[in-house]
Parts: sequence; structure tokens; C-alpha cells
Amino acid sequence: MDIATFSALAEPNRFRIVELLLDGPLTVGEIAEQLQLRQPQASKHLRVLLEAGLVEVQAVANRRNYKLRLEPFQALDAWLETYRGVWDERFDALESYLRKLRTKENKESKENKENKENKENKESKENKENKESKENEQTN
Amino acid sequence: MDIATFSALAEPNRFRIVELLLDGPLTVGEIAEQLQLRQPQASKHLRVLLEAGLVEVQAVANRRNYKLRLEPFQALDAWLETYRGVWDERFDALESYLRKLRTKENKESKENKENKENKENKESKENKENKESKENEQTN
DNA sequence: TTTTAATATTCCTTTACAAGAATATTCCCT
DNA sequence: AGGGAATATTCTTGTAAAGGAATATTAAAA
Repeated sequence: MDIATFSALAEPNRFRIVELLLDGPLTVGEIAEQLQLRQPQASKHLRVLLEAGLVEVQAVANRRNYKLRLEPFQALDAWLETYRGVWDERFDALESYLRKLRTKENKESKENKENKENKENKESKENKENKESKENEQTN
Repeated sequence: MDIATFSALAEPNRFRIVELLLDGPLTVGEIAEQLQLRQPQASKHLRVLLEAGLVEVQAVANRRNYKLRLEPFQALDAWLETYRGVWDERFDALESYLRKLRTKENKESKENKENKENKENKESKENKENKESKENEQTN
């Protein structure tokens, strides 16, 4: 797994660029406009994405068409794959069951790809606060 | 998709910690030793991983047992899932075919999970150099 | 050939973050 | 109670990275 992929995606605007390019190749100007960025910043972010191998360019006269590259996402997927086996072995049964259920569901119905990105901003908030509380203690 | 996951994994030592925890829960001292880190740096990295929700702690007397959390990896997987559909639609047929082949292969043989992480450090090097060359031009 | 549009690059400033070193905290043990 | 082990926190410092503004580059068009 190439860590540069994570660095590239860790920046909010670059992440948005990647998600934007999901709908197809775009020009620097189009990206800058849609994301309310100044053109130089858009160019700079695209440069980082380019060097990380996440996008590729095609020069058409004045314009530059940026599009997503497949390989880094494949690599990410492959990396996650090595984790799945471990989950099946070590994590508790419910989680594993739910995981398999979701995967299977995705295999069967590839049509409804819309109701999937809107159930996210509610997680990993519990870890922000429990620094001051001392739960999950365990005496032995 | 929570971008904090990417930030957390973008740091080399933290990435190594995560991969290390793949083999099971570990103590701060064990992590520091195995990765040749000083204890404070290990603690600090683990704090970041904790706040990003990638790991959880269980205090046992003096020690702290850190273990991976399932959810961020599931979220990452779900995020990638939204991309797979697009690949099938837009990317060229060969890539798509190879992708499906690999996924299917992983579904069938879950036994050989070892020969998978040693074929990586050869990619995304071609994007480092072609900044000075002006290939992929295209006149219209 | 000058102008104009699209994009890239440079310079500057500010901010975030990682390592190092020292210190604080917490808990067990005697 | 006191000492020592495991871990967390603080402080400092160096460095990378991001945005803003200005400027350079490139190609088409007039």
C-alpha cells in the first residue's frame, strides 16, 4: 500500500476533487468553479493528486483534462482485502456477520447506488470525548 | 467517509502501527519496541489513531492494550464500493475485467492470505518523472 | 504579432505536525 | 508509604504543507 494515497486524500479539498472526478473528467477551471477554489490552489491540489498517481492529465490545447486513475483505488481495495480475513478470524461474530451481509447485498443489487453516502456523519464522535472519562477500565 | 482516517494512516509510523495491530492487540511498550520507536512517540501516535477511531484501548493496570477497530475499515470499504460501480461503467473493459477477476478469486480461495503484501513497491513511480516530459498531448 | 483565456509556478506567510527531551501520572509491589 | 515500571503529557524546535497574491507559460484567436 502506497501511503501517498492517504496523504493525498487527507486534504479536504483534494478529497472533494476526487469525488468530483467520479462523475467524469474535468478541467481545472471546472473543478475550481464547482468547489469554489481559486485556480492556483486547484492546480496545486491537482499536482499533488497527479504525483500521488490518483489522477492523470490529458492536455487539450489550453485545457487540461483531469480524470481519476484506477490503480490507487485498486491498491486500496487490495489492502483492505488483507484485513477482511483477519476480521473474519478475530472480530466478534455480529460484526463479521453484518459485514458479510453488506458485501452480499452489494453483490446482489448493484442498482441502488444512491442511498449509501448519506448515513455517515455520526460516527467516531464518541472517541473525541472519552479522553476525560475513564471507562473501559479493567482490574485484574 | 471520514477524512481523519486518511490523515491518521498518512503518517508512516502510524500506518506501521495499524499493520502491526493486525496480528492482535498490543501494549504501548510492545509497539514501541517492535517498531523501534520511543515510548512517547508511540503514545502520541496511538492517541491520534484513537481519536481517529482506528483503535481502541483497554486499560489493564499499568498497561494499555490497543487493538484495531472495525468500523473505519468498513467505512473505507463502503466508500470504495461507491467507486466500483463507476469503474464498471466508465473505465475500459480490460481493467474492469481484471478487477472482477481478482474479487472473485478472493471470494473463492480465502486460504492463501500470505502472498499478497509482497508485490507492491513498484507502482506509481511513473508519475514522479513525467512532470518534465510533455507526453499525452493531444491537438484538436 | 498582439491579445486573451487556461493553467502552472513562485514567493510569502501562517499553521499543523512530528521528533526529542524532560516531566507528570498511574498503578503495582514490597 | 515508597520505589519502580508503564504510559501519558508538555514544551521546544524544525519542517512540510496550505492559502493568497502575483507572475510566468502556453496555445488559440483576432
